[in-house]
Amino acid sequence: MLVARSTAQAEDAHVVTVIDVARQAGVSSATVSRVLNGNTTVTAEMRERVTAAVKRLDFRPNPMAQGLRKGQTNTVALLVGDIAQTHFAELTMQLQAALEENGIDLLLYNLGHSAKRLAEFLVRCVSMRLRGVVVALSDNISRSAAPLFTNVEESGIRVVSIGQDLTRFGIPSIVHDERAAAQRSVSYLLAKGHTRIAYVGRIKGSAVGTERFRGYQSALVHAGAYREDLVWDKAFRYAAGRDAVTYALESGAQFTAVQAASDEIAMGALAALRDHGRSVPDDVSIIGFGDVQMGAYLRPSLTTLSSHPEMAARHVCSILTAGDDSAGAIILERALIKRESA
Amino acid sequence: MLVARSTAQAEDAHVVTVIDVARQAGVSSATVSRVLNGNTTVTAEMRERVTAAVKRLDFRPNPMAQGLRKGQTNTVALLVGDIAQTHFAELTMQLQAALEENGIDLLLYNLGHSAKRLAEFLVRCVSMRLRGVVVALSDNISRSAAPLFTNVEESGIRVVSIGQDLTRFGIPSIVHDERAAAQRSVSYLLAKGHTRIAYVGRIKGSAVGTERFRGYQSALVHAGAYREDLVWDKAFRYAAGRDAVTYALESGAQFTAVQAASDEIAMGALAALRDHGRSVPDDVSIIGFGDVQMGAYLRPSLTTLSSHPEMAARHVCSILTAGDDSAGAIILERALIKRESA
DNA sequence: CTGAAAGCGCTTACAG
DNA sequence: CTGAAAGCGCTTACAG
Repeated sequence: MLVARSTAQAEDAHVVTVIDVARQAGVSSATVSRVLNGNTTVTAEMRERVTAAVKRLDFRPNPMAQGLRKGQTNTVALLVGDIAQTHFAELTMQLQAALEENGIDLLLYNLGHSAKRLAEFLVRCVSMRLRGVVVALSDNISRSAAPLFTNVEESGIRVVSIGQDLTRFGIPSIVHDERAAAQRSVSYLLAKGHTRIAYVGRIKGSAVGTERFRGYQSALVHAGAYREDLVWDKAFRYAAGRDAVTYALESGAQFTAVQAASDEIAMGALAALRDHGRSVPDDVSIIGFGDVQMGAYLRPSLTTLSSHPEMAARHVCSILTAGDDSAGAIILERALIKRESA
Repeated sequence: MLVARSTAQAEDAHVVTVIDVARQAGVSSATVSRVLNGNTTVTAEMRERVTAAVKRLDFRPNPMAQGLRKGQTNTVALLVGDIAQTHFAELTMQLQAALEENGIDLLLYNLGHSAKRLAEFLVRCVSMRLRGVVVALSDNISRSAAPLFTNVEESGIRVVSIGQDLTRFGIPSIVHDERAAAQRSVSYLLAKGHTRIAYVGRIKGSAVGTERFRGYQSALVHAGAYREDLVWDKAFRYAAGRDAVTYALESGAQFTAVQAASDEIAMGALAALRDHGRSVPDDVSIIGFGDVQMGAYLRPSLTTLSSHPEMAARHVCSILTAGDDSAGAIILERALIKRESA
């Protein structure tokens, strides 16, 4: 029994091009291109013939050829601080989904908080003819990056920031109101009678973190309860919370509440408190930042400030796709999510 | 006072091409291309002149033009199950880093466990002329995807799987030995005297999860302690652990240990146990899977099975870059990391 | 060893 | 409204 092997595409993997489609439809490749690009100046009949041929041949235009000719790709680069951190991962997920809905591909660059890599990418990306670059960085960005951003934008690549306000560079930014959020949670703590409220996880190099800290600080200064010695700078992520609180506890610091700069830091702080026999929230109340999923499953569950990555991603996406080129800031509010820890 | 505005590139943003470099160096564009591509048949002098011109003009080749001409880009697509899950995020981070070292860009597609989207991408990607696609999926992959994979590979795109064994599709795979890992941890529990060991978070649609479950199962069957009623299928991520354990507890199930299908599930289980006044590990021992950072900061800290994303990423990267086209499996072992929870 | 020319697969002025 | 031709920016046979 003989069975025909399906060699057709296997043999040569002949890729079908506009030329093939044109031949099949009996038109020129220009016409094919026109219907592909939704150009209106095409007869209904031509359109139909082309559409049919495209379908029959299962034609898919080569994005590189398109990009080269049009001078622009359909891909956006995401520069992210640290994708291993949950909130960045969630943001990445949402952005990818939103872009995909618009037929845009996502190139991912995990910058790992390196200013050098940011600079390098900024010069490199112009030759890539990207559709846009979205910057999701919490780190301070030096004024010296300004010409790099300008250069990118002048090359026709749209830049959008998410998470950090970069409007001073002329970059439209979608941000949370970190300061108001921190004030909100500190006020809550104050209202509950706390007067010794520590801040754990201030990171000098973090622009976003600094905003949060300022909100904390101003709320406490306003209440006459700000104390420099209750502000702890330490390391990174979970370990930051654990180490700072451990150190504070062991050096006899007095405090009844802690505002953490992130949920991860809060989790680390919780562990340290627990390790030292302090009960949360009975001995110490604790509030996180960002409402990462995990917080709801901690015990005690974590009071925190909400986050809106999906909404942020939608905004980014519409700025990228719309002709809108205002360089303003869109500000999202963080709500206080009350759970057991405070 | 007049200040010259730096209009030079602002005006036209004239992009420099090989032609410009060739002119500057006094050679042909072919020669420029040759030195750029490390072609050896070039005089030292030519090479120097070109290099100098490249430097002076700060020339960067247009990747689209290169890709179009060479018939291959320098980018790899990562198809990931759910980047919001920490272990996928860590894997993504490691892979991006490893690829970047090799000058390869990473396109990210978060599949969200959709077989349909996998299929769609697999047909779409051949026109993209990718350098490769890496599949990081825990979901079962239907046999019907075989021709799609074949088609991709025949188009010259290299496919590599990470996390799931896809060698049956002829795809080289870097995997952890899930079965042995689960056996290892169950044996540990058995050795400690547990006889009623539950499994929480079996997900029927997960190929990787099934491997883990089988390891658990065979270890228990071997010990004569396997009980169908102690295997709980439920939902997803944290909630899976919490809901399954809550249900078990409330329906009076008897067990003294639980093996979770992931650290997240373990965390959810921990919360449920806590909510029901059970102490871990005194009343119930619990072991996670994957050693996500968070586990070390839980209280009690989480006993779990290790994971090796960096190593896996390196392997993927070398398969992608090397000419090596064996389609075998590379197997990584998971070690039992003993912490407080078991 | 080097250059002139062709061509990757599209799209877009330019004619008609 | 449609087609022939040029060209996006590279690389690679092909001559010499």
